[in-house]
Amino acid sequence: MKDRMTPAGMAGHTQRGQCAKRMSILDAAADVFCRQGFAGASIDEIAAVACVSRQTIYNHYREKETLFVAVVEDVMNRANAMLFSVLSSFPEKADNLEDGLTEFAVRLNKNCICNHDGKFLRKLVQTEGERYPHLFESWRQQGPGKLTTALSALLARLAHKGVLVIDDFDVAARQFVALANADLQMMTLFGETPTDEELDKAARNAVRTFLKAYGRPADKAGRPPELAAIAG
Amino acid sequence: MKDRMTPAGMAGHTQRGQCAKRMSILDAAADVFCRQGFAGASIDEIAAVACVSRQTIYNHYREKETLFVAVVEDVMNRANAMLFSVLSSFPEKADNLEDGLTEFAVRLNKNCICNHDGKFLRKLVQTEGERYPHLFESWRQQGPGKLTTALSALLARLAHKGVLVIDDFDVAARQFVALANADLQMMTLFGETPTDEELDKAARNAVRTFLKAYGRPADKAGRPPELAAIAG
DNA sequence: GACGTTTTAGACAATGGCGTCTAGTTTTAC
DNA sequence: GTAAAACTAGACGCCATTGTCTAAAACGTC
Repeated sequence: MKDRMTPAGMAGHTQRGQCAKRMSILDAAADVFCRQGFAGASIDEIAAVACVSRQTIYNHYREKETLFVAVVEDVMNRANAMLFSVLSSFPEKADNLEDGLTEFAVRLNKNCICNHDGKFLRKLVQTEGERYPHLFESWRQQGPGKLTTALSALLARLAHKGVLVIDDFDVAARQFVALANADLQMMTLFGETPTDEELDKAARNAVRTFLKAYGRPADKAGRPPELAAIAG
Repeated sequence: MKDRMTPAGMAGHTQRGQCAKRMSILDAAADVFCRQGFAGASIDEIAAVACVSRQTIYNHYREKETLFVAVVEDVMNRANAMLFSVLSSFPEKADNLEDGLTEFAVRLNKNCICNHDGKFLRKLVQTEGERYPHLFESWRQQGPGKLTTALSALLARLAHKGVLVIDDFDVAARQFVALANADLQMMTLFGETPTDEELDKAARNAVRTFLKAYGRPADKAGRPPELAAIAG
């Protein structure tokens, strides 16, 4: 149903257990919980979507709540791995900064924020956040928290190189993310998935504004910031 | 329970009906629907919160769904009136633009986005959006849609005066809103309400960045943009 | 103070979901 | 090939909820 590739599951997270059925259940449950919310989701529907008998679900998860928690943890693990991967692709090179940041923003939106898992988590956090505070506090830390922290550090390095001029790195990081989402927020809220073209346009708008605000201004000779930085 | 002032209700929206009880029911239902979602909310709980018998609810609203729709429409009416009022306070004067925009951003966050009604609507849109597409399409248009359109026009006027330098007004409008929310998004998502101090700081960060990107640059004499604009 | 309307409290049937149980079947492992 | 484990289908009790109904009480108005 989803995009779960190998039956062996991913790296070494939680319990990957008796693969096939278990994964099928997790995916189906994620789907149904996301559409109907915790209260609205019925075990029978999850079983039907997973092509599994109800008893099998209860064999793996003691009760509805156990399943719910497992689903959220599973999706969070995938999302964290993805976020790590995307953060690793942050452009280090100062030359062609605009293109580098734009592609980074595209990847961030496409794989972490507008993608299935990202929408799932945000939706569930908002829906059931009060009921499971600890689960969602950990989401907050590992998701948006980690993103801001990491991005802040990455921006600081660029600022240190002299490519960017930033007074408050945390604020700049949050603003980068906010700008990157500005044009897509509404689509994402409604469950629509942006096309590659829309992703690119949104990222370009965001980075242009971000660099107008934080980019190193052209020096007196009128050289663009990258060259000016290289020239010292 | 909420902040509904006069028993006569607001201006001339929908049916304000047999005031007292009806409003009490609407407020209670909004509260419970927001916390539990449509499926999780029980009529009995709503009745208890409203200090009303269950039958009274059924006297006013044929069934649960009717009540839900009425609640959403009621909140949307309040929110629209508030948005209109906030938009009317957009700073027209070019002098002290930074302060003017900052105060505007504070009002926008405080009264339209981070407030009770704003959070309620965003949450319900995300939770039950698929079930009631028409209701939430109208939210999209009257809420974020109207905000972007109006803000875009207001920014265009400032640009026309030469105070701002903007190529795409719609994009700039969305970015303004996104920046204004950047620091508060996470709190709002979790139901916390920002303090006045936090509101002010967030708005100040947002406007500073917005003006760095779109503000008219100081002229050769080094005069700040406002004076430069006046001096022609 | 009497009448019509509104509200109340609670009983009520019907529905549907959760979680358990059982008996039979399939799959896996050795 | 056989034994153990996992899975299936369906029945079952239990409980919460919806929406209806009724008889009594409160309310407001004339």
